[in-house]
Amino acid sequence: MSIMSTRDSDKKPSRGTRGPDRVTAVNLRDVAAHARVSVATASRVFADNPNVNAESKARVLASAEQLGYVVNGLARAMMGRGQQTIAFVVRAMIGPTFAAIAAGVESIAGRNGHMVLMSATEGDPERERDLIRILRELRVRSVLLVGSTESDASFDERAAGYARDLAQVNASLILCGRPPIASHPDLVSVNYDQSAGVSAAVDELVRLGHRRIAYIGEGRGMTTAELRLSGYEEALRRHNIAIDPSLVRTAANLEADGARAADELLRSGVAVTAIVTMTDNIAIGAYRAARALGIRLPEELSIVGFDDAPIVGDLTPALTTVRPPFFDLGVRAAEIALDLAPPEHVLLPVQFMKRDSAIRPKA
Amino acid sequence: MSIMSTRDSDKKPSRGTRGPDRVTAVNLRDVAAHARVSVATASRVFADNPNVNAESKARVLASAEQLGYVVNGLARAMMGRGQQTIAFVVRAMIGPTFAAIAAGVESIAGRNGHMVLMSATEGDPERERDLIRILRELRVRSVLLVGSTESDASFDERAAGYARDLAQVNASLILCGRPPIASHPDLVSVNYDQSAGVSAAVDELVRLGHRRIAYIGEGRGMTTAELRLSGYEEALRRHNIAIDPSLVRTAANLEADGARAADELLRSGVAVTAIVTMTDNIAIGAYRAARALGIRLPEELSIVGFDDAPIVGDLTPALTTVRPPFFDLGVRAAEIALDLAPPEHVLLPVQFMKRDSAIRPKA
DNA sequence: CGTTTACGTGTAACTAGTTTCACAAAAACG
DNA sequence: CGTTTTTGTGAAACTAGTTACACGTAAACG
Repeated sequence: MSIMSTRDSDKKPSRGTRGPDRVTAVNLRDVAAHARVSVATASRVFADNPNVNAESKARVLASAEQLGYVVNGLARAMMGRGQQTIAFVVRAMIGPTFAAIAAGVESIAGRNGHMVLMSATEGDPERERDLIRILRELRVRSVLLVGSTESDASFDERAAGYARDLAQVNASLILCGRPPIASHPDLVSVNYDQSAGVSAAVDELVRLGHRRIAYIGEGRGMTTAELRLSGYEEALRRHNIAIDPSLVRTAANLEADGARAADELLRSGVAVTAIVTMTDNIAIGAYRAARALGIRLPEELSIVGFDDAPIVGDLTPALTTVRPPFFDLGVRAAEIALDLAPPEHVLLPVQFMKRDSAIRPKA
Repeated sequence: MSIMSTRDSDKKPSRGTRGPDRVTAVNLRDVAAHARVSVATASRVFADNPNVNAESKARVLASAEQLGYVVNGLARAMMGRGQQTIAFVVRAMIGPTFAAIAAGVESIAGRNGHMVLMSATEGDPERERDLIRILRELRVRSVLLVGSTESDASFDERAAGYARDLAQVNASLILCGRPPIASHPDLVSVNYDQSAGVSAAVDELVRLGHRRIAYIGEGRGMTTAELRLSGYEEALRRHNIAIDPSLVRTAANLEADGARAADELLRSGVAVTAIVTMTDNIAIGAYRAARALGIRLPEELSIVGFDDAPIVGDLTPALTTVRPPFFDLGVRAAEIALDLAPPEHVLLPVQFMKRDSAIRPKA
């Protein structure tokens, strides 16, 4: 122990010479040395390579246990082994919608041993770009761009650019909750049938006998707003009902703004027996505005929402609305991201939730 | 070009000899070679090291651009540079609560250039353990264990074990949305004052003149259930009102089960003028049950919820409830995770939301 | 009993960047 | 004009694991 210490080795605990503060600790080399095998053998043990003698394996495992060794997943990932990552990029992490889509993605990722990275852009293209850069550097498997986006060429080009950049590192971009981009049809979209949802609402109202059907929603500019509005227009057209611009009102997706728009509509004097709204939020605003004006719901005014947010079935009257398959949306997107499903556009059906807020109009 | 090709180098495009399919591509060496500098210099360029000649830097940048080089964040992370990761581990990704906490965490992480990894345990300890292992391997900065957990010694020990295991790789464990663990007080908890929230509800009801106040919530077993129930008991005790076991009912955090429990309570014949519920979900169930029995709300029965879920202010009557600071919860936890705040227990105040569902009792 | 096959293992070269150290050239100082 | 300091750079050694290849032993086969 003492005499042979000429110089050469003496096997200090390997480590990085300087940096005495570096606590990080035990690596594969240490374990291998402790178990008196080569790094290769030790590596094989942790990679579940069967070509390892049971005894060696036991020794390595014991050494690992003793030294508190933890495989470095980063090094593994660098080699292309180990978990992969799906990035979930959303405008804002808000509400049950986001949660449900995220849950769908996570369930598939988790089941397949992959991880989900989540981030919010706050609608800032700068941040969006930054995120894509970081995710590229992190070599994620796929980026899910989730939710409604600006429906303009500027976004389309940006997205196409992201897809190109991601392809460079073998990652894919998947649009989730917005339709395919016309100018880049190869960019996969997983969406639910937003316009059909609103159309179904209008159909039902027409069936009940309504003709003066208003629409309150966000204006042009975002994909969801446009799709839902287009569902309204399409259905009216199909029923040969002229679109009366005074019945189409703009409101942000907020209860308060929905109330404001509904109030203006109802006080404007135009005849209206039913309102279709872009979202449940707006519908609830409409409830409030109508009540404030002494309009009885649903007898004097039918209202249909969209999203089937929790609890809207417990409002008085219970809100008739459209339920999008949010969880499934996440599931399908994740499946494509992980190559468990072919990279084709997906358009999921929505479910019309007939409740009490839409009834036959008076007279 | 030809004669000097004795053997040695000839500098083939670097790459990994075999694996002709490997698309992955350009690495730092390639860029350095293309820019006719050493890897060291090229590295310095991307690490924003100032000790690089402007001209070399420009050349490297140009080469990178031309070759489509993307820094490998995994290699960087392995060296301890680059983004760090906060893991957000939750039982289930459900509802606005989860979303709000997640948004809080993400906002802090994003602002500081870090990433958020999200996963769900589905309440399965096996999956939980697996997740912690993976997160350890991935060398995350911190694991946020979010939401209510089993309030038993078995969980406590498990959590303490996770904390130990994570400490081995310099990561921390932070409990978020549940109280500190008595047997391991060093394990940081970021929570909101759940019992005080329910106490405030009871206080208000007592102030209004109620004495027969029921409680419907989950039974023992989970921290949130216990804290909220204890708030009820504590407040009654403080007001010298005996706790009547027939007024304390068990229901899962589901509207349907809340309705079931409320129905049983209201039909049992015990005198009751107000119900405090563990969650808004249960409160809404109680609304339904009461209505079904022809009980007028709030005249004949006051109800108070907890969570201030979206829209509950739009029910009829508008639900009086307690608003927890979910977003802030995430913010504070993330701040501790990133060492922006000291690792101390945090207990955030809740806000009592006085609306219309709790009024003076008749007679 | 000799040959073939299977098994187990170590060496060394890979995955991709970062950083220390030494050293040169250029700029600043005396 | 000589010395000191600054600036820039490259070689090589690090971060941590994986794996192709070569080689030796041992069991199975003929």
